[in-house]
Amino acid sequence: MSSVTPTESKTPATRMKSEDRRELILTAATEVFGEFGYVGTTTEKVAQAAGVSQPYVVRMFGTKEKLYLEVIHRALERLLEAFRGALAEESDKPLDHRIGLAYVTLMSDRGLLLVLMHAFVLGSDPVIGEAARCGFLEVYEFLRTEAGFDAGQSRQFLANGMLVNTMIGIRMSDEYSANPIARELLDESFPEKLDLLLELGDDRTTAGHEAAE
Amino acid sequence: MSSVTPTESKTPATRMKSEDRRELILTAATEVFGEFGYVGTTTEKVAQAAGVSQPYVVRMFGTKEKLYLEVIHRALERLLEAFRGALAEESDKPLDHRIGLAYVTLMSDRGLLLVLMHAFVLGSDPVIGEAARCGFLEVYEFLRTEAGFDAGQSRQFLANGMLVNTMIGIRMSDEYSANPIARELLDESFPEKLDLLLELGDDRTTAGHEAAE
DNA sequence: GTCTATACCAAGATAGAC
DNA sequence: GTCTATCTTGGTATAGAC
Repeated sequence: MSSVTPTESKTPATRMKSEDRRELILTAATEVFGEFGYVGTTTEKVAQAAGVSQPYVVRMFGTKEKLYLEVIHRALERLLEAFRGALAEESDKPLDHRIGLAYVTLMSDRGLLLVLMHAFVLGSDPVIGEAARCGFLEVYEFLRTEAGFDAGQSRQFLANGMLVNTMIGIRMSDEYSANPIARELLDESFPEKLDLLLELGDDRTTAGHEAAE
Repeated sequence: MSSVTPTESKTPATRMKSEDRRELILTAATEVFGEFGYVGTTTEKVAQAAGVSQPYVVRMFGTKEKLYLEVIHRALERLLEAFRGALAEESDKPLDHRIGLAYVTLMSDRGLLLVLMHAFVLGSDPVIGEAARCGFLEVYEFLRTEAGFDAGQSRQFLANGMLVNTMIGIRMSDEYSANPIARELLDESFPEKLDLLLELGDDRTTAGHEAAE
């Protein structure tokens, strides 16, 4: 099964509080948007992943775009939350190492890192691009101000993050076992937590994409 | 006008050799795909940018997907070509610096870097993802083998590249003049050739994206 | 080699029932 | 709160004329 697993049949979803349902859909949407990108995601896919009907998704968030914005906002919130956690943490490890680890650990929150990455390449979109720039700068500011990194360190940190995102997005881990070159690159790119990446890949397939004939 | 500038009116394009027209369309497609991504690009947009009719684009390349694959392939070719140029170049600068500069210089080839970046996040697509992984690994192999970098240097180089791609994709340069934080990040991210990025941004707009009402 | 016309399908959004 | 049915748009691809 893909990371985007429809919650089974069409039987009406059991009635639940709007807030809970909302959270459920946002989680599902994060995964789906992370896999297919903004344009490549249909509200139908999100609905299936969340186990509700397509119109309900639209109804609840207004438009696909608004849904995406909420997803991005939420992802960013969690990202910074994780960073602040690493900052507060008692440890003898250097700070950049701790925050880096926190970042990589976010891989287990399916789609979270990827959904941001997708937003980052949509800079020319008037509304999504704007949100992406703001979000990115927010992270940069965190590194400079709260974490106390200098400009060079911050840049370096972000560069590593973008590489990590790319390795996840491109699903390089699929090549890990068969391709020694890929393995070397992966080993080099994930100081720790490579296991996390490899596990994640296990139940991913190409489901949801049109099958190549 | 956007980077994707329609070549004026609908008057039948002057008859030209298939090969030349092909190249023309590939150039246009690189720009458009770079801006909107694979799914976000319509064959119609490509056609307009190239100054031909939409069915002609499809006719010439078979499907949108095949066109995209050709675009990626071509972009990768040019990338490696540029790297090999830097490799051969006589200079007292260190090699990594030269190749890095060659990379950043590719920004002026509109869409080239971005079209690759878009492919990198589409890893779960059976055919595009496959091409993306291959391409990425090809670059890595170049660094390790031809350029003679070790694994760490190569990783570092790629990380920097992904940050550069992200800065371009997110159109961070739009913030350069107004936002000091963005300026600092940009100054830090582009050792040289920042001017190139800033120039590029000048004639970009959000044209082509649905206007926010 | 290039276009016009069009078939066909997918997807977002709306209306209204339960 | 959640669904079914449906309208509408827009996008790929095909047919066939010039």
